[in-house]
Amino acid sequence: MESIVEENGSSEPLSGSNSQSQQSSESGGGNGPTTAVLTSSGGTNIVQIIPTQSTIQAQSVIQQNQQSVIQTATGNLQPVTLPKGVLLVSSKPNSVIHTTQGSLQAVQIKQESNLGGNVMTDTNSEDSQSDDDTSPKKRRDLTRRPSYRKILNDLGGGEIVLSSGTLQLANAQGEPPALHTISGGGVVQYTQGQDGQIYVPLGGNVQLEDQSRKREMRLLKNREAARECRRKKKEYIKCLENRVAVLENQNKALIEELKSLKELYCQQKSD
DNA sequence: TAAATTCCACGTCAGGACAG
DNA sequence: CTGTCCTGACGTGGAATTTA
Repeated sequence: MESIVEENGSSEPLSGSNSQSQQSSESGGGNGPTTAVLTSSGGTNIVQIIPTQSTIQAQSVIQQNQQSVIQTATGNLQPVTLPKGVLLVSSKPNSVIHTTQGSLQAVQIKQESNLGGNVMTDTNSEDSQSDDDTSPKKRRDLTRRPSYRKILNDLGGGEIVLSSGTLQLANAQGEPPALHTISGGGVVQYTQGQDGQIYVPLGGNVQLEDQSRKREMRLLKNREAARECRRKKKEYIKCLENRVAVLENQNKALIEELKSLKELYCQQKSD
């Protein structure tokens, strides 16, 4: 299991609405204390700390399986106060805060139980996915059936018009086809009464309406789910990019530290 | 400036994961 | 087993950018 804490001073708030913890992070409105977001899924926790009280330029990475580091971009580290009940990350107790000036400070890592369980894609699964290009999932492209949109377009679909003996989907110029108008296809048999009314066989009609409603609901939910999924994915990518930046900074700082230690050593040796 | 290209967000489908 | 959720893949349209 891997945990990441990310702090950034960027004014860009976390977009989106699915995660309650994220909403709590936004509720500071720029004047509250530093707030944090913990998201977890599978083996991964990703935390974004949004400094809303002062402009802390800090980025952090806390990883369970190794010594964790909090490193500021500017080199000076302000204590980060985490509001009660908001954070925290698992569980490596003896993590350190590392600044680019080389000072180290112990940091206590706690775990809050009621924060997990929302969002963030498991990095392991994503990694394995990218490694898994050869899987049979790659893919049903050629057998994939055409979308309803395409089918309807092929049918000339859009709005309902009457033609002899059928209700047919016709093309509405410039408008998206009404996919849900009639479920399951573009043609419905009907009869015309003496009063001029259109009668569709009752059983079929009810069934069609029910199917149509269910399909509409399913599509609506899936639409929202897809939107949410994209939002999370973007957020996750942003997290990874931040992490790269943090690790690069760390690397740079450690190289500098090594360099100065070497110099010190050579100096003492020559004395 | 119009055409071509790239980028981005969206809706939909399919299939896996998971809970009940 | 069934229903629901999540997410990769695909196709599409519109905005932004580049090119001739």
